[in-house]
Amino acid sequence: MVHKLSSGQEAGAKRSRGRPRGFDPDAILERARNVFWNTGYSATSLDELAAATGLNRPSLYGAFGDKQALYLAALEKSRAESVRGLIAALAPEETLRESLERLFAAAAQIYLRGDAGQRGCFLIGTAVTEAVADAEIRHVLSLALNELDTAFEERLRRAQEAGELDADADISALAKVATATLNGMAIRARAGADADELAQFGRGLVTLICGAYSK
Amino acid sequence: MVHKLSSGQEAGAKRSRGRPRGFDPDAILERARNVFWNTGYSATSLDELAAATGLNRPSLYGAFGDKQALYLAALEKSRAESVRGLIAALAPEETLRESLERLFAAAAQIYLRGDAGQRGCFLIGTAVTEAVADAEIRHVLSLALNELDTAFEERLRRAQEAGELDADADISALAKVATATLNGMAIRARAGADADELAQFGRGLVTLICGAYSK
DNA sequence: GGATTTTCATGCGAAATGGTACATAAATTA
DNA sequence: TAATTTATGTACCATTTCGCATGAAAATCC
Repeated sequence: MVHKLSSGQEAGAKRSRGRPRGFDPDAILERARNVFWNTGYSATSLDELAAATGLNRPSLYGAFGDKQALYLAALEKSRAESVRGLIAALAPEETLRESLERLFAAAAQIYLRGDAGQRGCFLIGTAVTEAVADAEIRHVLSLALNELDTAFEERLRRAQEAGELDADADISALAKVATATLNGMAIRARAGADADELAQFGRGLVTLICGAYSK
Repeated sequence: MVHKLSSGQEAGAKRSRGRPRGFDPDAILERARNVFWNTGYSATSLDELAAATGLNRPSLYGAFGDKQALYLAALEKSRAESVRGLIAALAPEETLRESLERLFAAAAQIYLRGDAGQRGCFLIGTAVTEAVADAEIRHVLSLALNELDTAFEERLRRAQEAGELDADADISALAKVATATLNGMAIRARAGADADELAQFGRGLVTLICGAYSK
């Protein structure tokens, strides 16, 4: 049989000794995450994961460990991407209103995607259910929420310093409401809400925040 | 063996023909729901449900149908209770601020309860994950969210008519943000947030809503 | 080229899972 | 009391699930 993918090691790192992997672990993780994203952790079987990734179970075990470890890798990837994405989206120098409008519109688009139906946010859609019984998952989820809060806080503080928000605005509370709005959109996407509803949702919050503390 | 519970039929309804049930279906449903609440639909086995309810599987099947039907019954019960509870909590004649403060404090208390760790809201904690793959669950979830929105809308409209909110306040948007705040609190409860954090969360939103449109 | 090392594929197996058949128990009706 | 009807409990079955053992394949090192 022919070797599918040379890829192997990136430039610089020297090859390991034995037979090289025939796949890119990160690409595999991406496909595995897509399966978890639709049906959650518990309802997803290793057979489904193997079918979707094109790997068989021993290869999955070799690369990631057991099902739990594979899920945690996908979860951690999602956390990192979400936080990084939010920080990036809030970075450009625009008005607060423009920033938030663009951000919520982008989030809505992501939440509405999905091969098996619109599926919201990976963290909210899959980790929340497992969080009660699994301390590791709970920890990653908690970390993610706090990081999102912090990212919003920093942006809001900048807006406050720029005079876009009043000096007495409760930045911490506004940030949490912003995070909750993302969460709410993710939930509603999974509940079947359409693009219009999500867009309206986001615009409503932007108006509330931007209108609240700036007369 | 002795018959555990006479209860049988409520006053008025005449007894059915054969051997009467030895349990109260609604009490059983309550216990089953508690199990689902902790671990979600997929990760909960019929053995666990049987152990927690004290019934064996054939009795569960006889009373509720298969696992899916049992879960749907628990879900529908939660939807009805949540909506009823919200409407009741918003009914008393207080100021809007008082109403919301009391409501969010009560919600936080519920979300922090749980025999196996704080577990948030049943709908958010268990139905959201299943909603992508299961149309019935998705429908109940969607219905619940819309009903919560409507309950908030009605209360906010009353506040508007009473002059507590400006005439140009976007009631529909505010209501969705209020629902999202409940959802956010439920998520954070599952993520391990403590009572203080949830209380702060609720107060922040109250201030935002009540401060936004009334100068 | 041969030894070593790591990956891949087939297939097994123990346990758990959802669901049910069947005999027994307990009530009602005649 | 006898017949009927419904509930209960034991035991079972087919399938799925996770995980791994084992040997073949493909690379590097000497």
